[in-house]
Amino acid sequence: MPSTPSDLYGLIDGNNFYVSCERVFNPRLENKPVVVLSNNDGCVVARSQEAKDLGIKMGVPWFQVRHLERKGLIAQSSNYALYADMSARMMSVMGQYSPRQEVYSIDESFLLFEGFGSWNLQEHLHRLRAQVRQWVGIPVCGGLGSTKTRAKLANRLAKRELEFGGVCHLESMDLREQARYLSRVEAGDVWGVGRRTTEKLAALNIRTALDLLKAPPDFIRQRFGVALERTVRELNGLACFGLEDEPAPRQQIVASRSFGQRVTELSELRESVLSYMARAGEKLRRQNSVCAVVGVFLRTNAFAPEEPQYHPMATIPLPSPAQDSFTLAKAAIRGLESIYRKGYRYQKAGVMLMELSPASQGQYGLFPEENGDRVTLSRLSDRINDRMGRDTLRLAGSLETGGWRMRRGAASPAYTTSWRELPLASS
DNA sequence: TCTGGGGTCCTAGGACCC
DNA sequence: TCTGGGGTCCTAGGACCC
Repeated sequence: MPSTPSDLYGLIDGNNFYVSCERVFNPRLENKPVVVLSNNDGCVVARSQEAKDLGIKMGVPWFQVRHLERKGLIAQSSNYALYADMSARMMSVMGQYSPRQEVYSIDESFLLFEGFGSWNLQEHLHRLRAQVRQWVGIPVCGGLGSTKTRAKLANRLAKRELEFGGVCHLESMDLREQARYLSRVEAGDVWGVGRRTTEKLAALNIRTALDLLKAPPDFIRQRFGVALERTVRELNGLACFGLEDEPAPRQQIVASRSFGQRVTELSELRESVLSYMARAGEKLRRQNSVCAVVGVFLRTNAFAPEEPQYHPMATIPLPSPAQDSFTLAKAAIRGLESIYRKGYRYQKAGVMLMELSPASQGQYGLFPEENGDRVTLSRLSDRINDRMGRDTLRLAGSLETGGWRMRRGAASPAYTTSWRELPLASS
């Protein structure tokens, strides 16, 4: 539900989150240009301020900036087990600062401040900031605004303009002051305005957040659609997006990876598909859904246009919605075998679980007791893997023999989630 | 040589129906 | 030959988010 006018949204997020997580356990990374790389050490997905200052852009392929190692650039492979755990700690501290929290992504939360009246929210967020820093070790910034879009904007200002000291309250400024700051933010930096829209807006001479705020909503709707119209209204203080405290279950679950090296053999593709399906099945059971359609896809390397290209997808409807890894894996393998062609160098494979519905509404098949055993076994396996570590139990066919596993050249240990990898303190 | 992964929503167009 | 109008559903593609 949209909030009443006096309600305020806060948006708090971690600065250079993945890099900050690495720095908590490896202080030698402080004050140095550091980047965190995507799977297979493919692209830059996080940058320290020093790395940004070197001109490294978000998302660039690592091989294009790798030469900067000579200038002191340090690269870490991504360590999602660590980031997810640090995120949970950070979110739980943030959640203590408002009764209403929406965890929006791995590194940011919206907080809704309803009925806080004359409470000094700016001070409030400064305290939050200090506490997250002290308890979790992650630097964060906060923005306050009358809508989510304005809170996002305020957060961006808090990051960029040093005079805010890490917290920016947009509604505490008079209109003239707001306009001054909004005219310094590019339209493309507004939440909901992507690359394509930025180009189209520029052609209409709408270049800054202030220009966009002043654009007539009807005109924007007609030229760009309802999504951008909402953004414009939100910029003007009309809340179009409410707080979503209760995350809706996913409508679709995807598990896919690029391979560490190109794959040509069906046997290796089978291993990879089984291992991705194990991941997808865990997610499905965690949200207690069942799946009616399984998808499998393959992809050759689109960056090598001289090679023959092939990117097929198979969708396999299940006889009745299922939740257990055995049924899902069988369908996926059948799909894989139907689309596999010899003679291609595959770069990536993936599975999709589609047409999900709550397990409680699931329809039972012809052999419910057999089905029930499989579900029980899958859930048991989830619990064991949860306790003993991922892949302690897995489907036999997913044992790896090939080189499809991803590369992670410089990964940090799972400091907080594995007893074997706890950091040691020496005096 | 080397280029991530996982989501959502909106829209346009076609098939189909009455 | 001439050939309405409106609704639904599905799909593919585009755009956006992190």
